[in-house]
Amino acid sequence: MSDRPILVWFRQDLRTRDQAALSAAAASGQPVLPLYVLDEDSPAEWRLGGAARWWLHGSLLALAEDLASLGSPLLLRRGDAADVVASVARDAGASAVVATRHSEPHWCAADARLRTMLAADNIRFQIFPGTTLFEPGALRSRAGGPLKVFTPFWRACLGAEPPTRPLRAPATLRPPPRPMAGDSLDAWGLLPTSPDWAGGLRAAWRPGEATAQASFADFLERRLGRYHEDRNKLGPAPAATSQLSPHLHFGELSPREIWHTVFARMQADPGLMSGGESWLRELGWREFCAHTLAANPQMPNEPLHPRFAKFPWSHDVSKLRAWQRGRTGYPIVDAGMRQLWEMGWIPNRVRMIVASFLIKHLLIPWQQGEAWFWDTLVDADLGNNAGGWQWVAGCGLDAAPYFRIFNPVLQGEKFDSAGDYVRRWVPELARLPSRLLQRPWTAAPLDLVEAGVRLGLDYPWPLIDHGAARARALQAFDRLPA
DNA sequence: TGAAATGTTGGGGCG
DNA sequence: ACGCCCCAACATTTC
Repeated sequence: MSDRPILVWFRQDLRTRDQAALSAAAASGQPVLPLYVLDEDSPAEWRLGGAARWWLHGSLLALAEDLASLGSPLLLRRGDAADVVASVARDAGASAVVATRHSEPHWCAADARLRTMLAADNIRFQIFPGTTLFEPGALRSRAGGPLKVFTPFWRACLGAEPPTRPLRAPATLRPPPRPMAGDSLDAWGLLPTSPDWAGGLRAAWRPGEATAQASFADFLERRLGRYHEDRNKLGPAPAATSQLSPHLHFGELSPREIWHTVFARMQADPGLMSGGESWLRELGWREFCAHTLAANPQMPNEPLHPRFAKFPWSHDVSKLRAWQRGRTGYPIVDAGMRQLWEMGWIPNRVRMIVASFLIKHLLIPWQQGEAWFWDTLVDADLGNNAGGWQWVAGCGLDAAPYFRIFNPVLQGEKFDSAGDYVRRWVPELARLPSRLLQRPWTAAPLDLVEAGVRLGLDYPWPLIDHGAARARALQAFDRLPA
């Protein structure tokens, strides 16, 4: 048995359960050197957003604690990821580097470079699956290409050889013989200061694998059975959704564990079938986005359908700002944008509504909304974010037809009929009766006085008239070349 | 995982 | 009793 350590390179797989790379290192009997590298340069365009940095701090703190209690402390370094991993492996005298596969373009590039560097030093480099259910590229159409429509894609997932069963966390880790000097997490400055805008995040979330497990168990116990009926209900927290997306993004929770646990539950309790299938479908969208990104590295920046490249977008900074700040005058849109700012997360239904408003009502490029989400979402994920925005814009895979324009009033009345969601996030409208809550500009003067609302002062007039915006968007999209 | 416009049908009021 | 109109409810099509 060798005393040379095995370096476990952590990225967006910040967990100890079903962590195949970590388990393989532990099973080797060799010392285990866990490493996380903060790389703020090599994904030049999509470096970590603000809310994701906040989450990462907490997640690393939790992981470091878990690894230390298993026996091997987490080493923190910053710099170009491939360079740092190679040099730490060399300095530690590692015999191998192991990691989980990440198929975002910048990680693929880093892996390729690292492989070359390690080969030069005779250090083995092994990649394990674990961030997706299936390896990108494994599911193919009859013609042999990637599946471009969600439903056939998901059918292929359900019909494929199931993902491997989840692994238990290693019982112990053998520490490396000599400790290495690393950075302190606090010195990375991942938490916002001056101003500290993270109060809402702290109130809403607790990053880390232990919380991910607890939230997952709680969701299975209390919500899964009703998920199908509840999934479009907007309410003030706790929402009808699982809210596991940030845990999944940072790999605190394994999609394979979710898959097997949910199927086992459904088998044991047929009452969970419809909720379970409906919820797993959402995991399917995550999978679809990841596979699509792997096949289309330009997806975060360019429309998948090239005919959208010449779309006559509007570049109205003041309207973009009104959208970002939740001052559009459409209560459901503003509620969503304010919740996003406050807690770094909004339900998927609301993501579609606010995205549709930015793209179709304001004709602002979807990439600008994508960038805002990237900076404000704690679950900001390259594939999901780009996939979602392209889907709404109509330029992505399995995309919404361009003429599908959400009416923010109807969406509000349909999914927030009691008005709890709007009242929670747009408190200046809280005293309006429900029949007026989603359309305050139609209220009679007396209604407004009674509710204490002065339009234009306490709450804005609509940024744009829905009917006119709809007509303008239809015309603009209709003029696109076929 | 739309919305709005347009078409169809059938019940009921009413001359 | 009958035809006519209105319109709500539902279905279809169009954007």
